[in-house]
Amino acid sequence: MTSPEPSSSSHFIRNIIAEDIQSCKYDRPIMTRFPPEPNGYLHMGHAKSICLNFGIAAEFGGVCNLRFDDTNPGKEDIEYVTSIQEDVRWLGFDWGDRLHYASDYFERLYDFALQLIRLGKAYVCSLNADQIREYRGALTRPGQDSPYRNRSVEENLDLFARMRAGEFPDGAHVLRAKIDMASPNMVMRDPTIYRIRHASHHRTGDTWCIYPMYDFTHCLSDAIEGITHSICTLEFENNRPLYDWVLNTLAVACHPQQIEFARLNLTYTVLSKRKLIELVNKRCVSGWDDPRMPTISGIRRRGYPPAAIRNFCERIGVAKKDSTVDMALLEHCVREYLNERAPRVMAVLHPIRVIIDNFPENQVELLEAPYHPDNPDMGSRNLPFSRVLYIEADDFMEDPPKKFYRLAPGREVRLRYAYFIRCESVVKDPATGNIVELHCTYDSETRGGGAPDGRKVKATLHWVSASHAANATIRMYDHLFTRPDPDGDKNGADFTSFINPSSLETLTDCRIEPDLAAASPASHYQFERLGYFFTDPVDSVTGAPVFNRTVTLKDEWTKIRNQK
RNA sequence: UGGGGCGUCGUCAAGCGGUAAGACACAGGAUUUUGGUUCCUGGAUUCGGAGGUUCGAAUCCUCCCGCCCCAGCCA
Repeated sequence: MTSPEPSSSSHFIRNIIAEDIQSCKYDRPIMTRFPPEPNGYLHMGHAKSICLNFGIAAEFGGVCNLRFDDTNPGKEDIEYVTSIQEDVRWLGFDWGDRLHYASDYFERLYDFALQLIRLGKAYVCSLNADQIREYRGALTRPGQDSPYRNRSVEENLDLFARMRAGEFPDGAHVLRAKIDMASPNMVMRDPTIYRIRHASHHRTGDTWCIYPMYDFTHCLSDAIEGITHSICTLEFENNRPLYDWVLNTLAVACHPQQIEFARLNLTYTVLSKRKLIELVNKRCVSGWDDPRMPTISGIRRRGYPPAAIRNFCERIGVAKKDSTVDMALLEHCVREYLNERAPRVMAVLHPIRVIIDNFPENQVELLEAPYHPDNPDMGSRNLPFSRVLYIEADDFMEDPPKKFYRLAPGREVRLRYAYFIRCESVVKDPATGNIVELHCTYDSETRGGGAPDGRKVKATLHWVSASHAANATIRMYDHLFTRPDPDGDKNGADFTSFINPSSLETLTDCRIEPDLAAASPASHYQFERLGYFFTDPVDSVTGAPVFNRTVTLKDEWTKIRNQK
């Protein structure tokens, strides 16, 4: 299933790049990069960045690199580098042979650090972490120079070499850029650029015991790769002067332009690695790929198509204003995509037995039902119709309110692609008072669902033949949180206290039309009148299908019922 | 109280001195064998506020207000 990409609208980053191309600022194609740290799974916020970086490069005839910003061995893991590649690929993007790791540049980065020292622009500082913080001053108070700030180049060179050689324990020294301890920008107060970490790195093993910091690594990695536009999120705006300082001081040939945009926030969920990892660790969800998670692996398992995600990312735009996008827009994009291509089938979630009294016992009729009402090319299947059926419990009311126009005693409705039926009587369990079954009669003249006499009926119900239906497990997913802003509580309540207790309801006694028992994993369906469902790629097996509700259909009736 | 950003419909978001696009959401209505889809229609006299410049301001100037980011040897 491929979908035409939406036409793009203008946003400031697109404008900047268009102007740069217009003015021939570069003598080569533009190059962007998506630079995740492999310390967690990718989520919708990353999807925005991925679509932006890969999308805009492709749009202007350039390329986008995938680069792992793996400079902190303590937090990173190979599991994440694997999942990240899978997720980016699934979203539909290709980095070709441009898969990079900041760790591949460690040797060059070390040389750059040496250069900085020789330039007198970096020094080994032997203050401990607490002391460095004290010396840094505060927002409204300038910092003080480190007593080690004026070590000689020779001493710095010697110390730094010994740091690399492993002569010192963690924390004994750091390498700092010598900039300005009185800068109003905290980032510029002699930032640490190397620290000692006797830790095994997932790629370089024990080769290194000193690791470069983000501010030093990122700009140089960009420069090494020849990035033209280094797009990142707003919180790095304060770091841009440092980005530029490093590249200018080292006089590297390539000096990419850093551009910041606002990160994505979505209602009814959280989008921060820290919070997502907390949900996983506290077992609030089944894992990173729980279909309720806003992770790429979660929405993939939920059944959100990659093209719908791309469309969403285009529609939300790119700007510098902090914003929270309505989850309804994401859901709209998913429905819009699936509406066109998901085959329609019938499934009864909460079955209630219906006996067609005037339908011959043991008789089975095959009724043709198209897979898509607006697209005959999708074909059709034959549905068995017999004397005993199941319909949705919600579709019958013994004492219906005025706006309810489904089945009720004495009322006639249509069974989709089958017959008109009329409810003649209701059988209840004398002990509990619960409805056991409905007795109905059908009109044989209405075969296929049309009435030759032009008689109208107000509702069309989905149904399934009791003896032919298969069983299925269906997972009804809803928003993970009950509040649109789970982490914006005024009283400071933890976001986990707003987890929606009904975010997952597992139905194990659902009846589905016969062919659906053999549904292959990872396929999309629309269960008529209910929503879009996706065969779970992990748990669904032929003969015992498991469906995940991807998203509901828009539902006028629920709206009416809820407002009364 | 320092520095850096940002404030246009309920939510995103165009607009860049010539008289407020679009999308989602919402509300009506039409068509409909999914209360689905599709299709019309409705909505910011106004752009955080107040002044000013101008024939003309969301767009320029001034002041004010609000929100976000920065004091990791995280990214």
